[in-house]
Amino acid sequence: MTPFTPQSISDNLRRLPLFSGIPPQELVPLLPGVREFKVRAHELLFQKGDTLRGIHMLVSGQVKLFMTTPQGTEKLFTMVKPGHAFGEAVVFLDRPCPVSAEATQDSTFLIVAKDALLTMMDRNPAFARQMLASLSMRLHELMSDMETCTLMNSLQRVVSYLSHQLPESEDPACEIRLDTSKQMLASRLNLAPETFSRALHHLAEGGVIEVSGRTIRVLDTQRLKTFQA
Amino acid sequence: MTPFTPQSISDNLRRLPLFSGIPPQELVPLLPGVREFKVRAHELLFQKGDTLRGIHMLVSGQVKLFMTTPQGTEKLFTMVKPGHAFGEAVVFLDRPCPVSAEATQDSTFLIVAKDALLTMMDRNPAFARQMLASLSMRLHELMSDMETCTLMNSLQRVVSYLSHQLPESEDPACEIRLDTSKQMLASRLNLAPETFSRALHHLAEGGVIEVSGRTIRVLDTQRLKTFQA
DNA sequence: GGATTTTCTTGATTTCGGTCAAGGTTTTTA
DNA sequence: TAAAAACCTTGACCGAAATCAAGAAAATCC
Repeated sequence: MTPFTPQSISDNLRRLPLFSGIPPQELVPLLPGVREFKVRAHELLFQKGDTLRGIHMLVSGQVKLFMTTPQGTEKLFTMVKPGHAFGEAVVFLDRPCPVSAEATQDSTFLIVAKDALLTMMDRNPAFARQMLASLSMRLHELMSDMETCTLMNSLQRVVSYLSHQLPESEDPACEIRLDTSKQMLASRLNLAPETFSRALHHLAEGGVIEVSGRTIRVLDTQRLKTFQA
Repeated sequence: MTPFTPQSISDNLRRLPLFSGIPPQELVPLLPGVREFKVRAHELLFQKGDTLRGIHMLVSGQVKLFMTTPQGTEKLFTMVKPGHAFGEAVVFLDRPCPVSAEATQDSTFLIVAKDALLTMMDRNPAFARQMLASLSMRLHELMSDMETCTLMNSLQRVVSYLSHQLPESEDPACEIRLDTSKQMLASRLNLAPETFSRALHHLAEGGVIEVSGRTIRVLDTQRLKTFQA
């Protein structure tokens, strides 16, 4: 994990949704508290139990947040996409981190130091609101995941996941490109890889989707959403 | 659900953890945006899908947050205790509420209007931090629940729940008073009531606890935490 | 305080999804 | 581009927990 020259930092910061609403000159006092890092795929950013220096913002690449079970297997929580923050909740609570983070692709990310962040919030109420909104969003996503994992059976979970990946368009057919391996997706949906595979097979047999590698062609979005047994 | 005269509101507000760090005079501008309500047990405060006017703060009583499954059964998310807020995330996102709320006892709660809250945050950075911390806390609890529900089997879930209910003291033995019916607890732990009952029975047979109604006597906290099979 | 309803327990049975095993495919690496 | 590794699929089997059923205990209501 290698820190970087501060040159590009300002640019990267400005492009992140969390900071995009803030006038550039107001970001200046934040800069001394920001570090840029580059990591290779499979590098660990931090581990469950670590204390984080600040919030992390993914600029490019992909990072997975996961827990390790007592039996040594991994349970995936989230795939972080570029532009998104992670580790916010930890920073505001001064608690050890509940998850581990590992790059799944070569990635660039920023760490915004806790102090810098707090001063920024004090000076800039709009930014504080933005932080709140971001955390709230996270909370909603988690609720939704909780709902999926506890209220639905395996097939419904897969259908639910696919439905959420559909683009906004009204098109009855479209293509979804899975952004991770199927075993990771399975873990995220709290399924054994075998079960995930069988669910996709089942949907394909039902004529709702076509699977080829990581590309899933949805033939009828309406039927997908209401698919039973 | 009956709104109340503004007399007691100020007192109640001051007693809540979220506002306790704020000097009383700074709470004054907030007051016009606060309403007090009283509800009877079994009354519904709001439903999944509703838009909330502001954050809710429970002053006294007990409120459950739950979802209704497609099959018509209820899945309990949280039991809100006096002093705690709910509905924060919804307010900061302007989204329909993902859960329903129902009083399980006669209760008093406050609604702090969104606008009042935002102005308060703008004027008072310390309060903004407090909100952030509160939301972060919620996020951590949810993560922890997620962990319990997805990584543990039925017995471990019950053990985990009981362990979290233990008082801080070093006493090897102590008593836990369940704050809801066992079927609700089962729902919260994502178990069938029968399975929950059997888990308690199992622990009792193992000599770790004694159950009598809603009172659970833990005989050896250390053994409880490490209880297997 | 007895009747009625709700909640809890216990046993028998079923089922969904996990595990194990083996073969096929794709990707990585040298 | 061949070899190795990782990933995915499919079938057979198993097991944890849900469901079904029925009775016991507790709470609620006239």
